[in-house]
Amino acid sequence: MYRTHNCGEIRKSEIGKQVVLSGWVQKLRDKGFMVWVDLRDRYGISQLIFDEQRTSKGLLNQAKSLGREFVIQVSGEVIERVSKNQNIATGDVEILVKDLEILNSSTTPPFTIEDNTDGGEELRMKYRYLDIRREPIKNNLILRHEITQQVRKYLSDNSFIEVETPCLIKSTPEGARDFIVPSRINEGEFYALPQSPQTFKQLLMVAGLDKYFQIVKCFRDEDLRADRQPEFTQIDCEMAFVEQDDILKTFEGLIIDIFKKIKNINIDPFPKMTYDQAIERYGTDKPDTRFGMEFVELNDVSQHKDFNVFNSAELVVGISITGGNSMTRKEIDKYIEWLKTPQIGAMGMVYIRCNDDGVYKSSVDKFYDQSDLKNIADKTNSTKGDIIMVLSGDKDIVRTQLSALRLEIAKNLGLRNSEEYAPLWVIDFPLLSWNEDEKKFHAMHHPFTSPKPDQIDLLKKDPGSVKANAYDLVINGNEIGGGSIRIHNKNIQQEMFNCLGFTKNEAEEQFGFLMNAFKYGAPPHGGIAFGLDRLVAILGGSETIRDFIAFPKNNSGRDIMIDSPSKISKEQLKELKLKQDL
RNA sequence: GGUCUGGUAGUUCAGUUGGUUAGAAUACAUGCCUGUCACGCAUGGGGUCGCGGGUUCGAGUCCCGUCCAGACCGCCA
Repeated sequence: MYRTHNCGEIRKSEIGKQVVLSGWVQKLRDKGFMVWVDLRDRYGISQLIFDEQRTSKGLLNQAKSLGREFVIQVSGEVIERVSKNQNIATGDVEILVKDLEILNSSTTPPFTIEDNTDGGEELRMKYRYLDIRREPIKNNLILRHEITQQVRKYLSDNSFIEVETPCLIKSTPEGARDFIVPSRINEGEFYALPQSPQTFKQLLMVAGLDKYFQIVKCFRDEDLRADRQPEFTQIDCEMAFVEQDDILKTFEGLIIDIFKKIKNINIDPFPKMTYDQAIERYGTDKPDTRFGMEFVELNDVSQHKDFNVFNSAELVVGISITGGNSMTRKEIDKYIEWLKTPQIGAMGMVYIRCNDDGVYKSSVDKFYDQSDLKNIADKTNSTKGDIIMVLSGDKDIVRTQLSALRLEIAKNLGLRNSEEYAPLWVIDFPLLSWNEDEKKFHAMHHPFTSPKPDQIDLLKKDPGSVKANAYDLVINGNEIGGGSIRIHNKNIQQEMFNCLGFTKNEAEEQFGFLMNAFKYGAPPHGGIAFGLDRLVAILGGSETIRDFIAFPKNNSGRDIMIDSPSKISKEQLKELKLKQDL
């Protein structure tokens, strides 16, 4: 028997017992006359003791020969420590070792297996199996497990059933790039890996399964980010005979349940904000509402003077930073410089200080007198000690820039507290967005999203203005989930394909199976999908999903541990009828 | 496709205006240490300064190219 207990469970109650433990050598403290070994397993650390008086010479020397990360098995007696360690759960006791067996030695690991490791990101990824031995990463994976368990329980308790859908499916031109898999049996033809099980879950609704979910891998061949991996996991859900509010209620319940059960945090019902409101108030469709600094449009109080930058701008918009007047000139200049980087692309920034003596001091004093500045301050609800930052320009661009500035300032002021959670629903997304390059509409969500019922007629007259029955769940400025009520009417679906520029034949070829299914009594239905990786990361207090995935890909989509992707042999290529050179 | 930042000991980093033998911490090895737990002390080994080219009497340092990593923009229905 390798063990009678694990390393994390030995307590005072075990004193006097003979135990067998197995694990990894975390640390060796050799005082000469006495050697302590921290033995680690998944559950914790137990201290082993060897000493001159109670341990044989041979065993003491054997203990001294151990190295970091050796796998050992020991048997001995649990004894009370002479000096206790309050910092760990097993700190009152130690194991007086009678017998030690080295199950496997280890070369010195390339980085320290400790909470604050000396290892950099790349090294940790290359030796991910060592990284996972570390407490923080291990706990992240345990957190992920607990969340998926709770998701399954909640949904199952609410009559959802989990159904698996295929991974080898059909490539479609809409949306993200597909990962492509060649078919050997069907020469010259290819499968695609699913970007989401979208059409399958709709077919399951046609099939009458009514409430479906799946915790499922999805694949998108696009560039990566800290919160984007080429393969990622969704909590994919669909319900029949529902309206938007039914879905929001059900899944708001899921998220609240997870916060309660996993983090013991009570979350209030989620506020709802329309897409248009989110853009106007925060300049983004995924606002971080943990803090204020809402946008205030200032055209009417700024466009009556000789300041041409503002006068010629489509939109003049500012944010007021409470207590922000304590910023130094240097700090402000740094923000201006940051705004001018190519990433943000602003031409400049106007600021107005609200001094404690009631005087306003701005970077445009040449054009605006005190009463003009007071008007702006009043409009932004600014008082003594605040600072107002104002950008101007084309409205879409300037909102994006100010949104980035708002987040940057909040980050620097410590307002983006990872222990605080501000979820909200963003609703009434546009159905379509115009792509200027391709001179055609793209589906903002996907082509199966239903227009709001009262706007179906608009689809022919003014497609760009149609609002969709679509919604996103946003938490702390992150898009955690999104979904929609789907089109279940064959004719409306056909109309939608028209708007997207599909010919009847193309629509038939790509999505004929779905259109065909809709002939046979498709129920009204809708659904939502949550990004599990992001959800877990948020609950773990991070916005980087990599540390919540056991074996993630790097910035360039590579797995540097197994070194993939990689070339394949000529034989494989030949068998697949693929040519290597271009 | 693009922008920015970085690449120096096993690891994390410092390295001034281009100038002698490239440093620190940590890890590792050896020894000492009568209760350690970030143990302590002493000694020691450890470097293709990512790679290639250029400028120079002289390059870790400056220039060009390239590779790798990270963050971001485009992209991500």
